[in-house]
Amino acid sequence: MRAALELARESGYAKLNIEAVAARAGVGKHTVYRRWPSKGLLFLDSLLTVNEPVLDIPDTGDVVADLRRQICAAVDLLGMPPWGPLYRDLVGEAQHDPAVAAGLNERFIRPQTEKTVARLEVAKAQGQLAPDFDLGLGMAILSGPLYFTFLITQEPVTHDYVDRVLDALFAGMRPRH
Amino acid sequence: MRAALELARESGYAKLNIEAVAARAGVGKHTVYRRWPSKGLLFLDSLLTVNEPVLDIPDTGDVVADLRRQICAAVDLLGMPPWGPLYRDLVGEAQHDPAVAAGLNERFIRPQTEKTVARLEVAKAQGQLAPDFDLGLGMAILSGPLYFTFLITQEPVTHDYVDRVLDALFAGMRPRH
DNA sequence: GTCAAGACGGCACGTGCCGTGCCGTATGCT
DNA sequence: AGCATACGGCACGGCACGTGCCGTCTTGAC
Repeated sequence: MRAALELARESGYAKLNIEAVAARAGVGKHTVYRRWPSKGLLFLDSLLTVNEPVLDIPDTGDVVADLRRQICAAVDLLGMPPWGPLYRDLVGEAQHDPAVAAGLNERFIRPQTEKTVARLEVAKAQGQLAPDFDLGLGMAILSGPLYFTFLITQEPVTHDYVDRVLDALFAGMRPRH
Repeated sequence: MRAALELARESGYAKLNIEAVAARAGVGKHTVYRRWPSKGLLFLDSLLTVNEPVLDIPDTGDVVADLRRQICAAVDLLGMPPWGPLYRDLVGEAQHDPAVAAGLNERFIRPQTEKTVARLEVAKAQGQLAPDFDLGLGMAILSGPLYFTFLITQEPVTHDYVDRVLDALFAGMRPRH
């Protein structure tokens, strides 16, 4: 996994190949194939293992501030080369390898979703959220715009941008009475 | 482009290769390479050309209903095999080919964004949106959650889901007064 | 009407990486 | 001590890449 990450950082995920990984690791190709069925899953494993300390959401009593903290931390990680492009490549791989998509969901998205929902649950209990707000959608609504910017328009995501997204979401879009 | 789409629909984008496209089109490989520098851009061109009638947003006076109409139309297209997986592959390709990312933005995302912003502009002028709502974020906030579901969690996107997203966004998340 | 320039289809080549098979060695378990 | 297993190293066939070359056909200028 270390060899895979090194090579990916040096020449990008596109140039990454198992032959080189095996060579760099001083290992036969068989040994790699014995553990990972594909380049995609090896890369997924490498990337998630190294950043395993999943970003937790603090609880200071203010949902928006807490979400902001967590999101900014994630954004900072992705903005710090070479992690941004590598995560983009990972998501890209997930688009044509169902196994990578499944792994990404189970090992990264789902835990993150559960933490987000849990934090929103507390907020709702404290009256900081509309009582009928659909928590299951929370993750998609909060993360979606940022993933969109990161993956689709591929503009840089700044803290200011995070603020504006959170503002727009929490202020609502309808005119206030 | 027709040959490329046929082959992609038959065996998926992953198996698509320029050699086969040239053969299917009854054409030399040079002729393909002369027009498209890469498989990704050929695919982008093929996919967008065939669906060029970009989905317009109607204006019945009710923003939410109009957005719902347009989004559901897009969702229906993506839910209709084989377009969903093909668009996923296209976005995937954009993650490691900057040229594809740029083309996707210029030819698909930007026009769509402009239409969305224009429609929101009207809505704001009619008082259906908060006067300080950040229209530039509109596209990301409206599309983001759906792209997230489509690309990341890869769950099916139903009309009901679209409704719930729009509800959550327009109802706001804060408790109402 | 002629002719040069360019685009074309067809074919072959060298290259890179795939995934797998085989061999001889080393390690670890009983 | 003996055996099974994992290993590193190597070689292979296969595929698609991108690029030459060749002979033909179309096109446009004069």
